[in-house]
Amino acid sequence: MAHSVFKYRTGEAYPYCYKYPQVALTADCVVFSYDGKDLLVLLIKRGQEPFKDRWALPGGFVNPDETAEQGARRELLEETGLEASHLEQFKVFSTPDRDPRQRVVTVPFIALVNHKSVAGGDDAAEARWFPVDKVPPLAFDHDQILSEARTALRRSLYFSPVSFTLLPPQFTMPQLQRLYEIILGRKFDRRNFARKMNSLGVLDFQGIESAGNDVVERKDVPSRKPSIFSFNRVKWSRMKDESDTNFEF
Amino acid sequence: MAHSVFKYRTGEAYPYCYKYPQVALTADCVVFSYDGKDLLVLLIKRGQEPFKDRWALPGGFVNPDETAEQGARRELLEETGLEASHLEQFKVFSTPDRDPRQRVVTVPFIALVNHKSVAGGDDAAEARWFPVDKVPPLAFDHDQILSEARTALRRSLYFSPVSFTLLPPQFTMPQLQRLYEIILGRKFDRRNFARKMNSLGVLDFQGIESAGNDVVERKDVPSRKPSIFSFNRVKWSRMKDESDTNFEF
DNA sequence: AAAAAAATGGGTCAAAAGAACACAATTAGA
DNA sequence: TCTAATTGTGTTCTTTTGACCCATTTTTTT
Repeated sequence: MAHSVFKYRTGEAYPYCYKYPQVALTADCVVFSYDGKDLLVLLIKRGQEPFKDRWALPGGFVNPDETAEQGARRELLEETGLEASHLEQFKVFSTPDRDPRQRVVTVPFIALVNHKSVAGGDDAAEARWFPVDKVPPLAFDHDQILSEARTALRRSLYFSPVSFTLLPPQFTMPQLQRLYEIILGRKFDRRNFARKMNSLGVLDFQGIESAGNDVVERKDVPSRKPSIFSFNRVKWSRMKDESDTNFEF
Repeated sequence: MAHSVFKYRTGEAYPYCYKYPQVALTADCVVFSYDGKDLLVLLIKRGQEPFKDRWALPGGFVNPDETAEQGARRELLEETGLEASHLEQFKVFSTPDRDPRQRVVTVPFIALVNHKSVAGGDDAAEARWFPVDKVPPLAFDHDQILSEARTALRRSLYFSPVSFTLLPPQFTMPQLQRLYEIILGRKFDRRNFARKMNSLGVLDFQGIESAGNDVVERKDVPSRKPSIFSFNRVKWSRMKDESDTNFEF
C-alpha cells in the first residue's frame, strides 16, 4: 500500500480509529456554464500543498453526516458561492495513490450553473472560469476527471435537459444551437436544427428580441433580431417518457 | 453522526487511525446474464449479520491497494467464481447510515457475464440467479442499487455493446430481439428489428442452426431453424465512431 | 439614401429511416 | 399429411432527415 497507515498511534493527532483500513471521501465539482459563446468550466487555484498554486476542481471532504451530493453542494457554495441547478454524479475515482497524502476516493459531480462571475469563496481561493478547450494542467487527476466529465455531459444531453439548464431562462435558437455544437463537437444546419427543436414541442415562444427585451449581450453585428424561447420542463418530461425506450445505437 | 467513531481507543481492536473521519469502501456487483429467455441477476445469501439469510448483491471491502473496479472483480471471483466480461461503474451510494455498523460507501458495478450456473464460492455463500422481475427483498439498500442498475443498463445499450456481451458468441436474431425487449421494456416488430440490426453491419452471418450446431437450448417446439449470427466488435467500433455525436433526444 | 453584409426564418425536395402488414418457408408433432 | 409454431423476405405508406434556395430584418458601408 502506498500510504502509511498509522497503526497503534492515538491521541489528538490521529483520533479516528477503525477496525479495517478506511479511505477519505471527497466530492469534487466539474462546474459548467455557458456565456452564449463558450462552454466554461470553473477552476480554483489551490492555496496549499500538495499542488499549491495549481488550478483544480472545487471540492473537498465529505462530512460524516452528508451524502456525497450534499458534500458537493456545500463545498461548491463555500468555495465559489455558486448553487448548482443541476448536480449529477458520473463516476468514482479510486486509484489508491491519486492523492499523495493518503488514500482519497473522490466522487466528482457535473454541476450546471447559469453563468455569472465568481470571485472566490470563504476559503479565499482564487476562482475563475476557463473555456473548456483552454484549461491549464490541473492538480491531482483532475485532468482526467474533467475529460470524463465532458464525455458524460455529452451523453447526458440524451437524457437530461442539460442544454436548457445551462442557458438563461430566455434564449434564442442560435444560442441553443451553438451550445449543442460545442457539447457534441459537431455542426448543424441552422434550418434543420430549428425544425427539429420546434418539432420536439418543448420550447415556448416568448417573442422577438427588442431593445427592452435583450436577453443576450450581442456584439453589434448586423443581423435580424432573433426569436426568444423558453424551455418548458413539463412538456419535456412528457416527451421524455414517450421516447425513453427507443431503440437506437 | 449515526455511527460511533472510536475515539482515543487503540490496540488490536481498532488499529487503523486517521486524522479525520474516514469511510469504509466496498464494491458491489450487479451481475446480469441472459439465458435466452430471461434477464437474470445474481444474488448471494448472506451468512452473517446484519441481514443474515437475506439475499444481497455480491461484493465486499476494497483492499487498500485496489481500485474499486479491481475490488469488484476480486470479490465477484471469490464469492461466485465468475469473471465479468464487462464491468461498468454507474453510481456511488453514500447515504451515511446505509450500513448499520459503520459508514460504508459503496461503488456498485454492472457486471455482464455469459450465462452459466453458479454454486457459490470460497465464502461458501449460497449463490443463485433470479429473473430481474422476480427478485426478493434485498439486504441494505441493494433494492435501490439494483433498480438504478437496470436504468443504467438501459442507457448503456446506446453506448456499449451490452446485448452482445450478454449473449453467447453465437446467437439468433430472435434471441437478440428478446434481450433488447427485456432491457428496454418494449416490443419490436420482428421484421423491422431484423432489418435494423442487419443494416447496422455489426453482425456476421454464421449459418443455420442444425443438430450439430446447437447454440441455443431450444424447447421442442415446432419451428423453422433460425439463422445464427456472431457479433463483430471491430465493425461495431467503426459504426460507433461515426454515430457518436448524433443529435437525438 | 442606397447598397452591401450578416444573420434569422420559412420553405422545398429527394433520400433515408421507421411503422405496419401480407405471405411464403421450415420444422415437430398430431 | 395436416396443423401449429416460428422464422425469413418483401411491400407500402408515413415520418424524419439532409441539403438546399430565397426572402426578411438589421447594421455597416459607400
